[in-house]
Amino acid sequence: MKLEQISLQNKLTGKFYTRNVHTVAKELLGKIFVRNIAGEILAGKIVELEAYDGKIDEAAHTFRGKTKRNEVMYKGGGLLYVYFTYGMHFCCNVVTGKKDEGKAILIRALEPVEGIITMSSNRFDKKECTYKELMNLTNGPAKICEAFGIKREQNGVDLCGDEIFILEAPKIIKSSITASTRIGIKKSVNLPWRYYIKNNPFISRK
DNA sequence: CCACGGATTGGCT
DNA sequence: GCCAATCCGTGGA
Repeated sequence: MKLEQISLQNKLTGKFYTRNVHTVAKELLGKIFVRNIAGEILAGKIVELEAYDGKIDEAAHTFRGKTKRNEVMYKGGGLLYVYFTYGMHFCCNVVTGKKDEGKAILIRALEPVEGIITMSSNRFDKKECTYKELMNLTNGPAKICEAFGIKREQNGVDLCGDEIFILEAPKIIKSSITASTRIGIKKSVNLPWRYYIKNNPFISRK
C-alpha cells in the first residue's frame, strides 16, 4: 500500500471519536491504524483493545482526576494518548468522548498490514523475521509502540492529521467480537471491557 | 506447556 | 517509597 493509495481511503474523522468509548472501541476493531513517517507507511489492522471509562473506572488513569500525565485524555475524542510504564515501555490509546470526560481506548494488538520490514527492524533489529517473530510483532500494547516507533513525542497527536490516523473499514459484526476482562490491571478487574476479534491469531492472548 | 521474576523510569501517595 | 494498562527469559513439569 502506497501513500497515494492510503490517502484515497477514508480517514476516520472527529465525529467518530467523540462518541461513547465502548461504541467506538467495538467499531475500531478491523480498522487500519496507520503511521506515516515522512512518506513511509506503517499500518496494522486493529484486532484487540480495551476501553477505559474515566471517573467511573478505577483502572483508568483519569479515575483520580487530571494530572500532567493524563491531561491529553481530557482534551476530547480524536487524540493519541501515549504513556510510559514499567520504566521502559510506551503504550498508545485513542482518546474518545467529549472534552473533560477523560476516556480512552488502549490499542492492544494489531495484525501487521504494511511496513513489516521496518516494524521488524524496530522490534528485533533485523529486516528478516521468522514466522514466530512475525506473529509476535504487534500482539501487545508496548510491542505496537516499539514496532511503530511511537514514544512520548507522539503523545497528544491529532488522529485527524497526517502523521498518525485510522482508516475506515467494514464494521466487524457483533457475533465476531469477544468481550472479556482487561489484562494487567489490579483494580476493576471484573469489568468486561477488553474487546477483540474472535479467532484472530494476532491477539495478545485468549 | 506454565509460572515466576527481573528490568528500570517516573508518577503519584 | 511504592508500584505500574509490559515483555522476555528462565526453569521446572
